[in-house]
Amino acid sequence: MHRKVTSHDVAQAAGVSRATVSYVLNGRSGQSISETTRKRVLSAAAKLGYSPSTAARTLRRGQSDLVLMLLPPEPLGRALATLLDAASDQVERYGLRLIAHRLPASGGAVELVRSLAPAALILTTPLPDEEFAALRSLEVPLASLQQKMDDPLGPDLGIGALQVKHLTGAGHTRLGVAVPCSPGYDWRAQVRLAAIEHSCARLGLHPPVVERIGLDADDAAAAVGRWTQGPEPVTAVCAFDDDYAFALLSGLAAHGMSAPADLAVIGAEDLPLAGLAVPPLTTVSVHARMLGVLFAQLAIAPLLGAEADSQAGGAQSGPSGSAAQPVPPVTLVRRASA
Amino acid sequence: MHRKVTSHDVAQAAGVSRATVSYVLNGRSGQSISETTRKRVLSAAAKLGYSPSTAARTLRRGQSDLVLMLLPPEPLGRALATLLDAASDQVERYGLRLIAHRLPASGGAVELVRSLAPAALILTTPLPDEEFAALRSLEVPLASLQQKMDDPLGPDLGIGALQVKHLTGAGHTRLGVAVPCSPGYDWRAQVRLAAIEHSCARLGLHPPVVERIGLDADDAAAAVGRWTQGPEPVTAVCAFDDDYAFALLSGLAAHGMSAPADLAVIGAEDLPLAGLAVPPLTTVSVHARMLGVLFAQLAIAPLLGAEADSQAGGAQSGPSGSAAQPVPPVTLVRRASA
DNA sequence: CACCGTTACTTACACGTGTAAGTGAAGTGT
DNA sequence: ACACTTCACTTACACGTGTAAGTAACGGTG
Repeated sequence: MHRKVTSHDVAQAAGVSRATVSYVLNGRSGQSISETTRKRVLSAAAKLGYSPSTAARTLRRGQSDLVLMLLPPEPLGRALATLLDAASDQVERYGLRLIAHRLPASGGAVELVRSLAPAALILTTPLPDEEFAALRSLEVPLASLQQKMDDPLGPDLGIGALQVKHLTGAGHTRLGVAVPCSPGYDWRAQVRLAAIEHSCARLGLHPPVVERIGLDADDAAAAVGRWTQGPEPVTAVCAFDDDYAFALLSGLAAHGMSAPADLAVIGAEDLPLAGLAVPPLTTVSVHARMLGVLFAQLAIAPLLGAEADSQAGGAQSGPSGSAAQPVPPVTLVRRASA
Repeated sequence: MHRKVTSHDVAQAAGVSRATVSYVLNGRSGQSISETTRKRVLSAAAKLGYSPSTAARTLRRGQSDLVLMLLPPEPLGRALATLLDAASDQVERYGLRLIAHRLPASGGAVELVRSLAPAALILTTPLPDEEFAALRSLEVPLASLQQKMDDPLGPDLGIGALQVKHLTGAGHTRLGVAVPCSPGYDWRAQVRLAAIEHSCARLGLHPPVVERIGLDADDAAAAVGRWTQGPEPVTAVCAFDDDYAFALLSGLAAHGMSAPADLAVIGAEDLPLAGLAVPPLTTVSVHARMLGVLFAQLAIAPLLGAEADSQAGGAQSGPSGSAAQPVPPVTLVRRASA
């Protein structure tokens, strides 16, 4: 079997020089190539099954045609999986390829990016400030979720804010938060919790009562017990996730209680199952598909119109600077549980 | 800012030749390098923040240090997400990097692999036979889920088989199957369905009654109606997924029925929520983490011991040939719904 | 002193590609 | 008939790396 098919082989088969092959296959304008040889080269390439070496091309051009998506060091939830899917679609629409890499906890992100030389970068997880700065200095187009507390666009922050807004709007003043006890989700729990505490503080509420639980009814029931007993009981809970909201509903049932009468429960992610819960789960939906497209767009925009505002470079999460926010990345789904 | 730091820069900074730098950094045995220059090179590299260009290295060595994981053209479910996570861990343990790429429906897999030149390949989705053959001919170490009907190791096939086995073991003879109606999951539904039909045929049962449903109670209720009415009603259903099993439970409730009395329901994937359903969901658990490790191991094994059996090359799903199967990739989780 | 082996490097080439610069040959204008 | 442009290519270099082959110095034998 032919070990490798190079452009040299194609050139030889077509009876032309290697440069001609390159010109034909890259459709370089400004070069004149007769129609007959063009056809000849094209058919030779097809017959040999030639595909150019990414390595060599990257080496030559200093930049690959890959868009690198950096994932948090945890199993992907539905939201991120959908985001990946959508971003993949969008990126391919422009002839680029999206590859995903789970960021190791050790954090060699900069090294990876420098050595892979991707055309653009999509960052779906916050990074330590210094590492983020190092990434930006590589001057790779970047769309990131590096979330600041005053940035209303980070989905994780938006979720927390929306949860609190809905619950307080319904009259609740003592809030609880259920976050996973399993490590791996800790940074995300941290962000979510920070957003919720921020919102509570802004509204002059008491800080939320945090419970760390596993995904089972016993844990949830115990947490429910701690929330609802005591002199000033919690009356509503923000769950980390629809999964955890489900667990809380089970926990309530174990006490003979139910939502929202005894304890309002609001989830996050709007799983397909959310509507099937009893009671149907009020939750915050993440427009993961839209976010994926948006991120991809932001990341590759500088590649398309290099004349536009290449100095703007990396875009922070969302069309920063544009006053009118067209579509929010998260929305409330009002059902029955809160 | 330094646009690129090459080994040439490091060499210059350390006052040695570029080759020496390469020898030092790659720890090439058989070359003698004095301790003093070694230190000097190392510190120079660290000071300049040098990291070698993957492109150049790949070009030179003819093979990159990336392990490519090809994903099906659909949003990742929990099982695949976990598998990705586990495989990523395992691969990094050997100094390699795992990157994932969603396979486009158009199917340029071969081209991608040839141009990326990955060190190994993990295929989590079946491919058309011709494309699979083309992939194998590239002689890249490969761990695949290319499932044949007589291969008991493919998780999707194993799930179907186990579902049928459990239900028939409980005395059911008329089986139903619930698969997604949304496209995107169609190939997987196809595989799952094939496994179930195969099992039924082997046991001499009537072919299963297939219903395509969406993830809502109405669809599920309608399907439940069609299954349970008629002269020879279905008494047990294999769901595509725990999600769909949940939907079926809701559909049953809409009829005032419940599992397993009126209709036994068995799921797949063993979501964390499965135990929280009413009744708790009997399901088939996929050991995604273990599969991820196994796949990674299979894929990179030929890279480690090149002397062992490099001719064996691509491994089919599972340690093919080894008689004793140590751990099955799927197991039954017996709860209450079936 | 000639010979050889070891140490500590350096020089030189190859990997496959993109593209600027060069080269004949043919055509066009004056 | 000569310059000058256009066409249709080809030659040559650069990208950054790994590594085989070469080399100079040095120390120890015979």
